[in-house]
Amino acid sequence: MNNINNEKNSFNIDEFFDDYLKTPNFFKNRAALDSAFIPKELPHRNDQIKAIAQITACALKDANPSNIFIYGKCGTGKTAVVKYVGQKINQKSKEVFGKQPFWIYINCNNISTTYRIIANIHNKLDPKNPLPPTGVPLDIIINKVLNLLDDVVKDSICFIVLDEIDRIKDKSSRDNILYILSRINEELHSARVNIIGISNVLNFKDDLDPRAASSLCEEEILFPVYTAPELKEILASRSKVAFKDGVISEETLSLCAAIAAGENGDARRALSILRKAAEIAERRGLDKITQQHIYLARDKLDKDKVKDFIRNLPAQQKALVLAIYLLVKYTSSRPNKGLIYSAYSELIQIGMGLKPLTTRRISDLIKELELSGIISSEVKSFGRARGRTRIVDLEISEKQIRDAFENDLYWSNYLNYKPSFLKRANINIYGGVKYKSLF
DNA sequence: GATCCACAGGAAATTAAGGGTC
DNA sequence: GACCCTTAATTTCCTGTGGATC
Repeated sequence: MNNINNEKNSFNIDEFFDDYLKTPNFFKNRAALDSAFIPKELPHRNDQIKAIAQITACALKDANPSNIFIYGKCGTGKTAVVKYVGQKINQKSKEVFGKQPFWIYINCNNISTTYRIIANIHNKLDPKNPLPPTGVPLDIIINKVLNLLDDVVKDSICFIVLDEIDRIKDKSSRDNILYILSRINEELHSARVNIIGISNVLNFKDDLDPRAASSLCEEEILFPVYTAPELKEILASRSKVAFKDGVISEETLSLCAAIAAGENGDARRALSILRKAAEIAERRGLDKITQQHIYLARDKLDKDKVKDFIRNLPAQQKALVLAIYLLVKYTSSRPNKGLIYSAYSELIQIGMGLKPLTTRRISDLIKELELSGIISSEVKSFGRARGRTRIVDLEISEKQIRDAFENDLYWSNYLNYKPSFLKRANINIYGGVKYKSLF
């Protein structure tokens, strides 16, 4: 009997696909909602397109353009505009001269050390002979790249776009790579190199070595955040390409734009919400995207993001998140770093039998959690008796944390664990009469 | 005003792992 | 196989700091 029931309840993939094919298809071009899609029009970026075009145009006359530093918050169209102008320059150059400039696009979020950036340039110029991820002295690969540029790029220009340049690991690597690239033209015989740096951090330039800053920032272009009406126009323009007529109303687009504008004016976020809303409507077999789908999409994106983030953390960081959760749960207060470290140490030793990381490292991990939006924190001083410490607050609900740890092999058993020191007297989280350091 | 706590956080060093060269 | 190179993660060392308390 059970077998029959199981059989009835089991998922029939063939039926599912048949049913799916019967649902209305309201997409014309699904890829148009992807953040990597480069549309034919980029609304509200005329000034920036004009500025980059004016600077890079001299490449068409065999001159070397100034290096460009582009900055602005996430989702303000920086990468899209650079790629758009790149496409146009290539078209024009091919039309007139029958050849086109080289474009090497590197995302420093993934490729974030001096060696890796130079090796990546090498591999784009000579994909048949890729360099290994480590092991070759830097000066050797720089010489290889110089030879390749003169051989492959020859009498043309090579634009090297360093996207998310602020994500290069440390200050010395940032200064080093910019110094090497800015001097590269002095070593080249026929080819020329132009650098376009893109940063999400507005004051990135302030952290650079003055020599690196002056060579990178010969021209600077700011990308302001989009307003709600601007976001709406962007969404409308993409919707025309992505959807068939009548799939989405003006009001629904306005809501989606208003949500993204209210958060941080991020066009990428607005497109993600729209894409997710479209997927929800599609799975329900509907032929229209409604405002309810936009709200559902926003909530689902937020929940999934947090859950995936915590689930994919390494064991040490999971123990840290759990330590903060347990302290908040059992004290209803904002724990300080000292207590967090004590709870974390106890968990990592009891739960996994591992040696705890040092307090210095935990300070960095707390900051990383803060950057991801899981927690917020502030440094507060409590005077001579209780010193200066970082106070931490959870930015997500306790339920979201429980959900994320639910199926965790190790940590699901510790969701109700009370750190032993909380059972002792005279331990106050902060602002209490007595404070006692625990490590 | 000086003192002191409990760190914060920068910089350099260390360790382990992966890879190349001779 | 010895040696050299790189990366990433972490540790060690150090100076600086806010503000209640002395």
